[in-house]
Amino acid sequence: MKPHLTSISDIAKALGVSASTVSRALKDHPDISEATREKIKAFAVKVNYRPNALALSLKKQVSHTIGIVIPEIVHHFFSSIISGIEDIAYSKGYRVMICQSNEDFRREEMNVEALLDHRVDGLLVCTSKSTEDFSHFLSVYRSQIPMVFFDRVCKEIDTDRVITDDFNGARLITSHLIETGCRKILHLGTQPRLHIGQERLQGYMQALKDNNLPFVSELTLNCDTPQSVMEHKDIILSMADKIDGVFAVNDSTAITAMHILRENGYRIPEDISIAGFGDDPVANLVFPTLTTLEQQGYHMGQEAMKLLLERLSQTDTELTTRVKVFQPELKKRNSTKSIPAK
Amino acid sequence: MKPHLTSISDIAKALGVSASTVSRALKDHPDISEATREKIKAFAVKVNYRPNALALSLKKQVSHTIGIVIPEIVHHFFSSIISGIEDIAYSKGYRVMICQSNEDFRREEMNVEALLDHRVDGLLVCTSKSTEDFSHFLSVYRSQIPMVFFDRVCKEIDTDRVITDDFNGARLITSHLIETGCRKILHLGTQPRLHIGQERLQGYMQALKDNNLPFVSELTLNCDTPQSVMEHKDIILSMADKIDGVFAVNDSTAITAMHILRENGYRIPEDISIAGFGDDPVANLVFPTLTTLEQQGYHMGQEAMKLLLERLSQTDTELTTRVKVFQPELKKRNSTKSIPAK
DNA sequence: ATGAAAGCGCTAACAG
DNA sequence: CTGTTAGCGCTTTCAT
Repeated sequence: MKPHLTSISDIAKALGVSASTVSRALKDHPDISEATREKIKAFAVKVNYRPNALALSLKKQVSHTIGIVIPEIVHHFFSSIISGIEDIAYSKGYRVMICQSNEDFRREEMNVEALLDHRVDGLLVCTSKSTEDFSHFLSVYRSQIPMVFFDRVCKEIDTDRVITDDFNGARLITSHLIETGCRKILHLGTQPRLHIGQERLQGYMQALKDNNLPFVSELTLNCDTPQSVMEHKDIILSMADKIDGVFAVNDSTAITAMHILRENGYRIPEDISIAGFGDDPVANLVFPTLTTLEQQGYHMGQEAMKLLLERLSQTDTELTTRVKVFQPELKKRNSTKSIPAK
Repeated sequence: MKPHLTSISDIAKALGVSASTVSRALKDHPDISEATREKIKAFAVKVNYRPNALALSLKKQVSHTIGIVIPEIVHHFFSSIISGIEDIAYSKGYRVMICQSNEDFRREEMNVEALLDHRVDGLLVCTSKSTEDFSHFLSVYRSQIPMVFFDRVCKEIDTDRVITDDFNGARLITSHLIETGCRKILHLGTQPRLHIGQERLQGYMQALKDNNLPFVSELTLNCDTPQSVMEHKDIILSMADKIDGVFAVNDSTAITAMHILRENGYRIPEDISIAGFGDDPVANLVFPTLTTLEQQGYHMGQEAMKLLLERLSQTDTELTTRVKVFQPELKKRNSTKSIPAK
């Protein structure tokens, strides 16, 4: 049984007027007489008339829909970004279509295609970890469809972007570890390819340098998920006696490392301090609570959407590329020691 | 600068053929000669032609898009449901539009409207906590648009639904607490209005009955979020000496309760055992790890989408209402004691 | 083997 | 103040 929703011409027929009269009456066009307007509106309410957004978009060549391409909504950082985007979008009458790439390049390509097929007015994207080829984004760019990158951006394309200052965040939290007495800090980082991971590694190295500590390459592991921590369990434990701190690129990795260390008799933070990145709500729920960096996902989402809205309202004037950098804030909790009084 | 994507008539013009020929060639209609077909296809690839999904939907009266209305994607249970839905949907060529109600009734109404405006072919919904009036869903039902409820359902409307056996889950885990020695179990539950919460409360009560333990109404608190636990902190601590177990309706509530008890010197599970519901990943990250019930969100999502697909492919035959009940599985971890050997 | 025309639901320029 | 018409992009009879 096909559902049939009432259309303007259904109303027109029922009331013995033309479709254009109905259309005008419904949007309070001044030409329509009070009487017919009321009659039409009343009838529309009665039959629960709802405009067909598809027809509208086709006609107006504007869908009032924006597409989001994001790795995985299960991560709090990403879902809070989405909330930020949505809140701004909704307040301006925009809908969002969310597509998850699941960190898969092929799926990301398909997402972009599907979104374009649906004629979204603009795109908000965070690239997948596995994306090295950016031609699908380049073709969006060439089609003149406004696009804003957030968090994991594509530097090869000249678009607006909203990012975290990963370098300074990492430098800040590594300095905190050093300041509280750590000298041999293990860094659990991402694959070298990921830009964000590189920035965090550089920030870590910079903090060592700032404090005249040597960079020991054995003290960095390519390990950025709980699963990966479990796979590196033996290696990490074999190093545990030689380290006094751990800085992980994200909270779930930090927490998993914390667990295997605790299970093996290491006291946190007395023996080993632990720091994460992102301030996932779980950071407050673990024992001991995790020192980390707050990343302001919600505000980043809002900002990304605002940038996109400006592009959308921009008719012809060229806007220069804007880059918004968010400074992460240190959340000192109990997995690191107190700062010693002078 | 308005983006202009290539249309069929652009191709037709460029190649000196009619739009219908292009349309047919692109979908391998047998009438079209090999030569023109190749020519058209090659050109389409060259200009990166992509069909306009809006026009297609309008024409075919089918959008191949389904709408999801869900409280909040930040919760792991909900985002895993979405993943389940998406994986089935994508494999069948459907797109999804996700709308968050943020547990707000008004927003939920707007979500449903927006989805209908976009002419989704069907709806997958989990109602918000604050929804008491179901007329927006009733009107969907009357419009004959297929709809499947999951997790938090609307019993007043006769539709397919996918649910957790909340009663038996609660009974199971409460029995586990009793079996491991608990006699005075505090239940942190939802507001009486929420059906799911009621079922869990009933399951808790049934387990007490099964074991000839009295139901003490003071031992149930309306408290189902971490924030609410903090608000009830004093009350909970004032009861702590008189209880030996806690069963919370969800994991984050259980964990927060666990923290305030631990902070105040209670040992978990030696003094007080704790159990949650849902098996959020965080259950494995806290100390001690949390005993809880696995809820299979991913599979519930898959199942809900499958039910919807059957409705969508159903042309006229009446299908009877189907209800799929998932049995939650006990995940015994370290926040409850071991089952004593006989 | 190809084209012309109508129509999905809606709007807007143009008539009257 | 209201109706007619054309067209957004596409498909699909019906002609030829």
